[in-house]
Amino acid sequence: MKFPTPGQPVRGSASGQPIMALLDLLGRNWSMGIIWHLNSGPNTFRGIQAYCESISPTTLNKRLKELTTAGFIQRTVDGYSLTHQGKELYEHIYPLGHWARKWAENFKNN
Amino acid sequence: MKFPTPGQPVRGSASGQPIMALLDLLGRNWSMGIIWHLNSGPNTFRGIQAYCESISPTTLNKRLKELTTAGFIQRTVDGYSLTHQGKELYEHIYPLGHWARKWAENFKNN
DNA sequence: AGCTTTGCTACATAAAATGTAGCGAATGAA
DNA sequence: TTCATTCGCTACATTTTATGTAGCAAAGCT
Repeated sequence: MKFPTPGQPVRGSASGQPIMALLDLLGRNWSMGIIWHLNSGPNTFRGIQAYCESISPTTLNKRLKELTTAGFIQRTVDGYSLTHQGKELYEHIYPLGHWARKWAENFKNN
Repeated sequence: MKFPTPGQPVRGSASGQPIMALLDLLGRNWSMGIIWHLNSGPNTFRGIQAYCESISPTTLNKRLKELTTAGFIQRTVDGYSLTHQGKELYEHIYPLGHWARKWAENFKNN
């Protein structure tokens, strides 16, 4: 599998900084959505697929592998779940949730 | 242009929550990288293009339009720059920068 | 033993990104 | 005022990524 080793990003993202490798990974379709969802508890392949309404099994499988390789999620008997690192990452994505509502409101009023 | 109205996501993302519309937008190639970069000050089309090494002018143009429509960036005489909202958004992306370094370290040691 | 659900793979189609070329407008030097 | 650069794009062909549908093997009911 071709996963971006931090510090050696795949698509030639700027300066090769870790942040760019992370943004590259998170900037793929559904990456953040999956992490967001898994924070509410372990879930199955089909469960995640149902949550991310229009994701295809092909892509879901790919994303799950990438996120696993990156150390954000893992597979247990319960299905897929966030690792310790995954939870830490979620903590940093979480504030966007609140803020997104404000943003959406502003957006409507323009 | 087809931009995801918050609450009415484009690609059928889950539950139609604002967060999902936001994640969908930010989850496009280079979206966060552009915001990250613009935080260091206004910049030109070619400047952003140089920073995001492998972005094509086609995609850059598209992202800039989307981010402008979403209210995160604007065009002034200085080129493109973050709006107030864009700066707020950056504040929420920023913590990822520190954390990304830790993550990259962990990753190496596995 | 049958029936359903689950986690995936195969494969064809559609959408998104890249890469290269180049145009018209603005900028700067001679 | 000319000439060469640079700049912000656009066009368009190619490649990459995602979708959509079908279906299979394994596991779990009943």
